[in-house]
Amino acid sequence: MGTARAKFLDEDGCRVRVVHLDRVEKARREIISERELARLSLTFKVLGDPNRLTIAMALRISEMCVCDLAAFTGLSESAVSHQLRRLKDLALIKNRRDGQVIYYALDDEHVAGLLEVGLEQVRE
Amino acid sequence: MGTARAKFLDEDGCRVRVVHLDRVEKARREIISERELARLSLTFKVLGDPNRLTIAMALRISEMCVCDLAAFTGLSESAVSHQLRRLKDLALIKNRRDGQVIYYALDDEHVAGLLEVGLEQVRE
DNA sequence: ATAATATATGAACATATATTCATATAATCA
DNA sequence: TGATTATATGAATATATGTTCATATATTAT
Repeated sequence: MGTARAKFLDEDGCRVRVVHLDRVEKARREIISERELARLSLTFKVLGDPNRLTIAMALRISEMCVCDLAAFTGLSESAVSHQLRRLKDLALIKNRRDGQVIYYALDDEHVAGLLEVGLEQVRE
Repeated sequence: MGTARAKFLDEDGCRVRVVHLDRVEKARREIISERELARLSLTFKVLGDPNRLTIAMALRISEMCVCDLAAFTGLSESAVSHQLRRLKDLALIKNRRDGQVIYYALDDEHVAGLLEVGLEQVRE
């Protein structure tokens, strides 16, 4: 039971082969919303670039400005600025201006927590 | 103090402008290893694709085979198989064979935890 | 005002990557 | 054994993406 292939119509009206229709339907009921999934994948994607992750890791240690981060990463200041924007678009970092200098920091403890849990996973 | 721009040589011997040399050097001392950073960014990157994340989220709910995941995601079985390999390369998922069917599941609780913490971040 | 400094941004290019298609492998069934 | 089913994989293509370069904006100093 459950292991025999069945034919059924999926949500787009296409005929699709399935072994475990019960599992697929359970997953359909329990999956997170399309919107949350898009946002979450974007969050992971943004942290998935080595240079952006290096920037995030640096900000975990200390608030920094663009040229600090450029010196730290070895990237150009322009490249850092572009990457900071992507981190900011997803609210992973925040900034404050002090005169000409703009200081960047992790947005909140959730972000630091995500990096921390990621590190645990990588360290096994 | 610390706010005046200074010239200094970075690790590659290039002259780089820096405002907060102290912060850059502190970050250099406290940053995680190159190897861990590479592994972590790869982990985030792999979860950063909407289709792979959908697969991971489905596996959080139930063990599934390739054609189940194809039906669930709307991707071809080939595309799912390619994506499963990427998830497996990073030890985010594991599999077991039962006859012709290969069942995929999240590798361990660390992975589920990472997805959970990511969701919290996205939900604010 | 003018110059200098810090950061941001648009376009372009070079690289990375996800899917498709064809084919290969592996297991079961007749 | 030969046929069928489930999954894997290599090559190719189309798209996405990160950096560079040139330029724009914003703040401070002279």
